[in-house]
Amino acid sequence: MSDIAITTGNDTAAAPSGQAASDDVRLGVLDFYIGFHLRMAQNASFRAVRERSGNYDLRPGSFAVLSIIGDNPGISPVEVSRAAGRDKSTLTPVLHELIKKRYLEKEPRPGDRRSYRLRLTEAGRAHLEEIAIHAAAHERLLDSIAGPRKAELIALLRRITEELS
Amino acid sequence: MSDIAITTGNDTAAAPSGQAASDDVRLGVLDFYIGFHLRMAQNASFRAVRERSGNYDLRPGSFAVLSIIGDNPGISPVEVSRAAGRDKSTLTPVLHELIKKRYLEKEPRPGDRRSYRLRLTEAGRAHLEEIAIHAAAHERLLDSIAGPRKAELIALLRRITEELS
DNA sequence: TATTGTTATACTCTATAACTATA
DNA sequence: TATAGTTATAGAGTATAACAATA
Repeated sequence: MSDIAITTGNDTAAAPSGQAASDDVRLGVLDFYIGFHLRMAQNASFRAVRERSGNYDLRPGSFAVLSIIGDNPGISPVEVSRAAGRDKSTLTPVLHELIKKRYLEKEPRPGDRRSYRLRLTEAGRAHLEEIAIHAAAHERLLDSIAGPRKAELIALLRRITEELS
Repeated sequence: MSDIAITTGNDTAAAPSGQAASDDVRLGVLDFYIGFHLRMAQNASFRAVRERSGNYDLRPGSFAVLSIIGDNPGISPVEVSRAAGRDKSTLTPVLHELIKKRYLEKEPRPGDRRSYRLRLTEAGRAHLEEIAIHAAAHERLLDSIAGPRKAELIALLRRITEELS
């Protein structure tokens, strides 16, 4: 079952999922690929978040950053980048923007002058609570789709993240 | 279980998954978010594919495009875009590059002069078979991570894609 | 009027490499 | 030497809007 025959013709592949993506297009081997469906689901989720929050300031990236900092006061930029699974260089502009907006403040880190400690400001906490409402609404939608299998889905996604890192 | 309390402080959230992302960083509510883990897993998978195929010409996007066209000879660009879950405008450069490389050929579509029919060339089929080997290797890795729950994982991801479209 | 494919433009997310200042 | 943060640069992926040709 995990060893999939690679066929590139259209005469052998079956389309097991009915209307998977379009009307009568055969997805062939892609329909058995976790990687493909992972990308499709993530794209759909991303689009849904953007549509929901066109006006609000909810982007998946900065929501995660604010949330992580809110849960870990005094955390350093590298630690945030590791928790969010991104390179540290990608965090610099995000943090600077959030600091400029007065959502974050930096404090010196005692004992290491290369680094600094991050903390939400009052405005940052209020902002996070506001965008968290929209994030939670999106999440409830995902919850209703996953139903009782949510825990299992998360466990599987977490394993993928861990094993591929 | 699906109704998650939104906390932005660090004194209430628990970290149920041990070393989820980094050493002792609390992920807080994010750790219960399907959307967050979806993004993390997709990023990790994307990275793994790129590392595996640094030399080969395997990109998730064009692999899916070639694969879909291989399974649906004569398909139109819009149909490909719908099957791949992308806007039609994003397909134009991909198709043109694949045509330029002689992996694809276009034929006139009888009865509709706005559109055309896409088909793999012999070289395109050979190329697809080659990159499919690497895609399949990556997929086997994902298979081994999902284990017996692969079918369920794919079903859940497919539902997310469908419901959010 | 609606659809197909194209073009122009732009944004997000991400990465690598090189740099500085510290450790 | 190694690490933290920054900067510069780049690339992949995606989207919207407007357009010409055709339906």
